[in-house]
Amino acid sequence: MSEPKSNKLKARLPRGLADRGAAEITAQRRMLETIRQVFERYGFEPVETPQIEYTDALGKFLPDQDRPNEGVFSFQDEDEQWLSLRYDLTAPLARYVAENFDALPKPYRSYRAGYVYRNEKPGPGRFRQFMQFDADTVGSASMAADAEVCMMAADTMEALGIPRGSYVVKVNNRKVLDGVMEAIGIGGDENAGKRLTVLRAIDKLDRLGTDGVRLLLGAGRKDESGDFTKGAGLAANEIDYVVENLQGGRGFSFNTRSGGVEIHPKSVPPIDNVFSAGLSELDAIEKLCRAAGYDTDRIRIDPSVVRGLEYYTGPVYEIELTFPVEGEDGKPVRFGSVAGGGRYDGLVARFRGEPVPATGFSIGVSRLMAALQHLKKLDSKPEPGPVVVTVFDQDRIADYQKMVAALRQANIRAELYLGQGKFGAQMKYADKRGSPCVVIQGGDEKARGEVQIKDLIMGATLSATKDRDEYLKKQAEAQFAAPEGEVVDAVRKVLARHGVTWG
RNA sequence: GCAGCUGUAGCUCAGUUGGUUAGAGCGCCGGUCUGUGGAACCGGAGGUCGGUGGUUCGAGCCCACCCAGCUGUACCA
Repeated sequence: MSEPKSNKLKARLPRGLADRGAAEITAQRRMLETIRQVFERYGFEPVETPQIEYTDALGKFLPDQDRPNEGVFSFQDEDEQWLSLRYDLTAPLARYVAENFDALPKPYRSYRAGYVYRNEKPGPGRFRQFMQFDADTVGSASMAADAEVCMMAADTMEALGIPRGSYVVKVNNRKVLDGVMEAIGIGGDENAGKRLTVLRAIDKLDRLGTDGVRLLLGAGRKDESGDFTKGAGLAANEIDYVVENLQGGRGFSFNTRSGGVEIHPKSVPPIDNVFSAGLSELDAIEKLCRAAGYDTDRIRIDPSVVRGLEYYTGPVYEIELTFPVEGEDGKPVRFGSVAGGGRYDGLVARFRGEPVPATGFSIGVSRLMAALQHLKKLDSKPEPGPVVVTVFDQDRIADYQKMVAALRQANIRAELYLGQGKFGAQMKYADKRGSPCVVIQGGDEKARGEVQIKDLIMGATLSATKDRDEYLKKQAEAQFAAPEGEVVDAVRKVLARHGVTWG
């Protein structure tokens, strides 16, 4: 039996991946069902695509080299074509729409949930396999599609039990950011790298504050561990311009009370066309949201939202929880956004050569669940366990099995004790399973044509009782005899007593 | 990738200035209770002290390297 320890295989879970037990599966199922109902109400229909796609369909080939991006799990097919585990649900949807374009109604409105995979460093709320729930409208360039996505995101958060004010849908527009960068003279292909650095810096506003962002826009920044990050190298006046635009201060300002974006072109560098196009899109989204009764406590324009550095072409959204999430040590845990999305007018076009406008968003179900777990706001009560029919005499197993069958036929979750344990062990088993009650029939009961029903839920309330006699007396109340033929009714009585239901 | 911190039982940790057979709580298994879980008491199993090498009469403790984890940072459609 005892192998040398060094030869024993160690059971271990790869990092960034998680097992899920009954309670979490139940909780996730509830979340998915809630989200599904909201999305259906908005008119979206389900569609499912596989977890594996050709890497080029995901747009995950590295530009110069003939191999996939490191962030995606990839492998080669027999014909040496690269395949990858999907990285999100948007690119596969674009492939699906392009492949089935003629058959689909346009605009095509669909939703889907599934696991996606990222080969990145895991952290709190960051997994290498996680579930997303997406909804997209393909074939509509209307800002109403974008506004609707924001409203649906807000509705979904509230349906999931996150109260108004505890989340916010933040909206920005890539064209605004592009315009700002063009205005300080870093437009054009030759500055693509610099623009990326600027966008990354802006993306860190919530984490580092304006001072940190200023450093990253300029010479660079050293973090608390002493590591240095090279900055974008902008001049002081350029940094001012970018930062002020983040606050809506110079190029334009936001007046949320008027229900629109007020543009104040007071900047020295002129506002260009891209910039003003972005602003009017923001303005349109805001007006639509306000008209539908969604105010700034739910949907808010925030010029610091960057998101999706590559494929987003216009409006971008991000849903954040607005309260701090604390770890078990009391320190704040940084979770990042729990949902996000935007307009990606170019994604389907890659397959079709004609422009196909599209917009959508994605809920990070796993991350949201992890955040709710940290907040202990997740209803993670496991389903009640089965009624356990205990085994007293091994030679009467057929009798016990018959009782189990009768309970199952009555739609009661039930099982025969299949282990080796003695009676005490069987009780422990039932307790651990969360069984509402057990059925007992020993020789005495059999002789009287009875069974004993022991109510474990009621029994559990007796644990405070210290005195042993008192304890035994109360224990007797939680256990009662019933005629052999009325097992089902007797069990039903206990279930009704505690409102136990399954499924 | 870079930096800092941390690795002792399944989990959370203690372990004195280096000194015999490395501890606790929780959990697990068993018993008290030949037919009753959750309480109580008693007992048991479970460790190459992350790994390798070094210093030393002697290393869980000191040194070097390696590995893993955590945090930050970078990267991350």
